[in-house]
Amino acid sequence: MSKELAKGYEPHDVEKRWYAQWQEKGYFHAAATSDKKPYSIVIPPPNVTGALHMGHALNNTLQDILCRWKRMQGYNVLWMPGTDHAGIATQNVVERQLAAEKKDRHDLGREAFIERVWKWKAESGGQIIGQLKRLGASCDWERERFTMDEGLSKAVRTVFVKLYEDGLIYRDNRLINWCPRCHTALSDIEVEHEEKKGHLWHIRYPVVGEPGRFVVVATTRPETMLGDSAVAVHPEDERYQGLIGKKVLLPLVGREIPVVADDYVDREFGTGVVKITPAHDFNDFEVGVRHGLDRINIFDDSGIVNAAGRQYEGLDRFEARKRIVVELEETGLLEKIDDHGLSVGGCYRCKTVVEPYLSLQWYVKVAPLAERALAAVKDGKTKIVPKQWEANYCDWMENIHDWCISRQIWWGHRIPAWFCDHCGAITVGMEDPSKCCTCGSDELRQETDVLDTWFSSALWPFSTMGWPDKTPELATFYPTSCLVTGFDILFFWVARMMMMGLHFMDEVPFTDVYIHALVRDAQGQKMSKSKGNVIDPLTIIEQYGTDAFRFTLAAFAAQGRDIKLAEERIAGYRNFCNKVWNASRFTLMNLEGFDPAGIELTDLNLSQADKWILHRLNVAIGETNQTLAEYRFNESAMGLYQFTWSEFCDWYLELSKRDLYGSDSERKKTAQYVLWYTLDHLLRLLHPFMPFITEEIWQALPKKQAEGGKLKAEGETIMLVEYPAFCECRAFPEAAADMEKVMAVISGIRNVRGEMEVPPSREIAVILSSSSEESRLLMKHSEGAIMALARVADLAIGINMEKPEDASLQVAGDVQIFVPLKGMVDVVAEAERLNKEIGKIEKEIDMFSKKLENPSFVDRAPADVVAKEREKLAEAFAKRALLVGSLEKIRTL
RNA sequence: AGGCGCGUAGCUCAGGGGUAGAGCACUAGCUCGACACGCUAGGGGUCGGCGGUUCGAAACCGCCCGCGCCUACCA
Repeated sequence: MSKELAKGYEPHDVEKRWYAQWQEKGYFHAAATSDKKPYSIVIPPPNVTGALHMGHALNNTLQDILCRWKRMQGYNVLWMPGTDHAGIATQNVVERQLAAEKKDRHDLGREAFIERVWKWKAESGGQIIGQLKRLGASCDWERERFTMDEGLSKAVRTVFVKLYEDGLIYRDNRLINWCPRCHTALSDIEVEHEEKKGHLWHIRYPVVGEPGRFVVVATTRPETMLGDSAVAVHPEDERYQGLIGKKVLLPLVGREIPVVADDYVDREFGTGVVKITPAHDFNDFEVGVRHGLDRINIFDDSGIVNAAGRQYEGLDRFEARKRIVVELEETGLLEKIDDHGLSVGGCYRCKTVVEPYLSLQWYVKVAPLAERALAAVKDGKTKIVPKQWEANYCDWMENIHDWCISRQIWWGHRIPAWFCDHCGAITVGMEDPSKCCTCGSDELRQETDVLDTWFSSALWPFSTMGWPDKTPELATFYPTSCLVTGFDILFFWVARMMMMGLHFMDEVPFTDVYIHALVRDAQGQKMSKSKGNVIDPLTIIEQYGTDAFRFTLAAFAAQGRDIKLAEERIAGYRNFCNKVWNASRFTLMNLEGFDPAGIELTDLNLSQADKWILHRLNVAIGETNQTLAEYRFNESAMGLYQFTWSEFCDWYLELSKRDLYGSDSERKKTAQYVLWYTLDHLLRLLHPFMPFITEEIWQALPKKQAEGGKLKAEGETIMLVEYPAFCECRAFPEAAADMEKVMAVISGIRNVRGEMEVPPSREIAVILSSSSEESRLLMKHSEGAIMALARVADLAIGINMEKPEDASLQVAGDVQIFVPLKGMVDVVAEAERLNKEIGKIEKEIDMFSKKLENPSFVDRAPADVVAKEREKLAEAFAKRALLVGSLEKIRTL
């Protein structure tokens, strides 16, 4: 019936075998309609270019824990998987390939290039999907989606058209963040700011018509002076009153520009005079609007100075800076250079310094969308866990800017807008138009820009389920139950999904959002390839096994705290897997000929140890469910770890051995049942965390035959058996408390053994002297267990017994433990041991008495607390008296 | 500049008003019919600092120091 397990757990073969089987049998597949309650999660779609990193591993482990847990609880679980087309990132990959062939995308042309990207995707894209499978992810792979597939593209187009028709999409010519390497606009949040050391150059601008007079401006970007169209001072700045309205001569360029007054200028900063470059600085742009200044664009789309930069044309931004500084110095117009720290924005894809750049882009007017998205969180329709992120979310929603959605790349959803060459009107529609909607001309050109990748991901919770069609999946699974993600994409993704979900589905996309930590390196830095501080999850999986890795991540996933991953911890949980394995091996070895069929817990005459482990199991079950429901994964993991190792293995397995090896067949059968029952439940509890090892063991375990009518699959895999729930039928609080008293006595004897250095092989005699009949009976009842676990050959139990002179003393509750060490008692060692114990107990006495001597404590603390402290103090006094008495006797020996 | 978070054992981290916890590392002893990836016992912490609230603070509040992150802006 049961088979024997190998001596140690070998993960690799087990993982491969079970994953294939799970998938083949369709256990991951969600029914579009079902009588079961629905539970759904959409995966944060990894980039199609991506490789599994620690962040993915954590993110998907947590999702898988939730999905497996809910599935076992009987929910119809949909974990929707897929990948993101990752516009810029993917285009970069293919462009790099082309570069190696000494070509660029323009050599191929748009169509051929896109074809090439699809080819790349087919051949080497989506590798991360296979890696997620190695992690054990129980996604519904039959439903895997891609943001560029046909259905999702239709959803994108529908959304764009509707937003356009609703007046929520518009074009405007203003400054945007431009990446001169990717050649595209970026939204505000796609720019990563970094503090850098820079300089503040002070430059003299001669005042026109007043030879020898200068104003000094301070700038961090001297090259932008090529595009200056004014200098500004504060309107109330007395130093410069006479200058307002005059002109200064732009050095090197020789253009005359006005001095304007604007209260944007900070009088305290620098010289109080600012150069204004409306085409290359966000603040200057605003000043320019107020004063009707020219916007002089001095760079091309690669950040190279254009014809407007005259003699500097053709120079790169940074090259131009150097030249200009040198030439200013040579002409004596550079007054001084100060060190100055500033934050520099970089492209989040390629880290190139972004350039504020004047261009015509498409925007989403987000204010009306944000309003609902904000209210949904404030009203609790969507709950963000941990709560502290709600403030972050709300803050961002309240200060939201319009979203620049156009990107000047080729890989992505091309904006479905057509310009009429005849009348200039824009035609937007679900079908590609053949003529202009305004003048009917057929001279149409489609917009070449594509949409921001996040535009399509914003639709993910409903586009993956078939929207805009009305599908059974949407009816069953939208809104989704939970979104699990890192805070780094709270704004990029979560906020946008909220806005789109509410606008198009009229319901929030998810009821819970669980925000987990970022996995960082030892310095608390984000792991990144460029920093070279990456630990590869697949290497870890190879080395320690998937289950150990997953358990580690769960154990580390404390709320609101970043994870600094330490490899020793993974080794620790690898050992834990092995422990589970060996406990199971032991169990199976002792279930020879055992059949749980027909046996119920209630029919059995349970021992104290049986009741204790069932009680503790019940507590573990309750806590696991509770902590999972609150997304306290680390507490679930730690609780199960403690139960498994410190209770089931350390105590129950040892206690059960007497029954298993003894001659009482009823006792043996009961122990076998409880052992089987506890392990079976433990494996179920652990399965969401450690899917592979639990399945492997569970398969080897005997099963109760399914009663007629039950689904066959329920007996086929641990994945589909019921997740344990707290049950009064397993609650034995009194028996458990008794057992713990016995355990304290066993620990007391072991303490003497350990401290007196009595080798485990040496059998000893022990006398237990109780102070009450009740505890004497308890000890008597448990003498077998005490003898076995403390390795006692000869055990005497009585009330208020005399301590033999040459015996060591230990105290456990109201039981005195005498360990006669005939002839070999080392007086010095025993005295030392007793002194140590007395020291410990005196610390306690000290603490308790101080408390109780404090009248305000006695008066003001709750009565039960005071009573409890009194009891503890009395107990400690008693214990000390015994120890001191023993010490005195020893000294007289 | 504002916001958030974090300073707990040698290391990596939990915990969170009523005697300080785990893993690893450390010490001593162990082939006890699952496991040396193990067993038993043990050592190790004025919980970053200073004030406050409280009968009681590692926990709550304020300030300070150190570290990290986010947002904004800084010519």
